[in-house]
Amino acid sequence: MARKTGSHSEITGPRIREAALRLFARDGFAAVSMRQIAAEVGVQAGALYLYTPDKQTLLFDLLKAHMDDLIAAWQAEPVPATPTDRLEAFVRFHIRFNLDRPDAVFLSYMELRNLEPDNFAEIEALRRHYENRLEGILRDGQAAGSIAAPDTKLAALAIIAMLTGVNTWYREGGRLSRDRVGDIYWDMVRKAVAA
Amino acid sequence: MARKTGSHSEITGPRIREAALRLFARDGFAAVSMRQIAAEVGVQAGALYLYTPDKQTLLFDLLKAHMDDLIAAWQAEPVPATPTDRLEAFVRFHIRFNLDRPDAVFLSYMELRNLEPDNFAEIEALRRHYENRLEGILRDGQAAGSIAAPDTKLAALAIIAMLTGVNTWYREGGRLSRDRVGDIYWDMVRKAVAA
DNA sequence: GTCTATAGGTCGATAGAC
DNA sequence: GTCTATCGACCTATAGAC
Repeated sequence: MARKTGSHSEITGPRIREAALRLFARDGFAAVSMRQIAAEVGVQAGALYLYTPDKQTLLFDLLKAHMDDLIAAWQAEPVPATPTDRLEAFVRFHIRFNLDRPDAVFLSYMELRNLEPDNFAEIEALRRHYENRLEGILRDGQAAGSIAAPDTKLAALAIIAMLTGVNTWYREGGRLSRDRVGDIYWDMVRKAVAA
Repeated sequence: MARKTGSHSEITGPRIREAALRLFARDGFAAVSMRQIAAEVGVQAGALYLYTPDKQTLLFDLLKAHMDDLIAAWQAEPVPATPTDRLEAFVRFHIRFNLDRPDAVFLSYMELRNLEPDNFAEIEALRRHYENRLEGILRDGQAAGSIAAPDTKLAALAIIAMLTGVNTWYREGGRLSRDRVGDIYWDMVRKAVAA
């Protein structure tokens, strides 16, 4: 239990963030104490304040890092030639990316209300940026005649809500593989906005 | 500030539940104190315990009442003749019902994790019951040949996630009327599971 | 039915030793 | 870099007066 004396600055910071992510996702930001996070890492509560100015900043940094990862990962994906193929890539990317980091995804839509106004605005802007990437695909498809959505903004929100919902029920080793889930959702999305 | 002496038992109970619903939805169960709820109602914290045995039961009662309302309201809807018409009725019902009580809806998917295991299991069973009502419609349509879903269970979950998502962005007096939102979502759902 | 008072505990954050 | 100790505030829930 007792910590060995010594210097661990390079690894303690990341470990604090990992522990905070897991505990916030499991019990909720307000329900988790700094003492619990410290215990998980194996340090005393006071030591956390060498790595974060306060609990709020710890939450913000986790959400910010997740949104930056999400946007960078989508940016790094290859871009298929047609809007329909780009839409399929988006569907499969979103499911895969979210299933790979369920805690961060959960935190990002459960703990928004615990952000202070400025922090909230920054995360919201990133979320809207991501939604706009999808809406752009739908608009392109509409212009090309391959996609028909009654309202591209609502279609983008509806598709993202539907895809993110996978995280609430998917279990590794369950009835369906990830690829099969991707196939099923792509079938529904494709038809929902088919011309 | 000081309360007038007197008896108010018939109205204090409901007012406590209303205040708790609003505050839990706004700030989160763990972040709201019994003192805050009491202050909102205009009584002292100790008086709350005449109406609820503890904070956990207060949360459970709010979620249970919401799920019971939801299931009873859907049960009370007229039942159209064809599965496709029943699906349309479900889509419009779900959007309308949820937009009428955003706090209760928000609470019902944000605070599940703050329920103790037995309470959680009871709410989850009600949620599954509601999902199964939708899946039944999809199965009927599949059997009749008017609906084609690659997986009726996943289609039901996807549709509910998509519809519930409306609550996150809809604002009264905004760009779209409720009926128009219902039209747009029905268009997407209809096509998504079209035969 | 509501109040005041309080028991018994936890919290976030800081100070200062090592 | 981490620890121990602590401040001041707040928490849930209960006891007992009115």
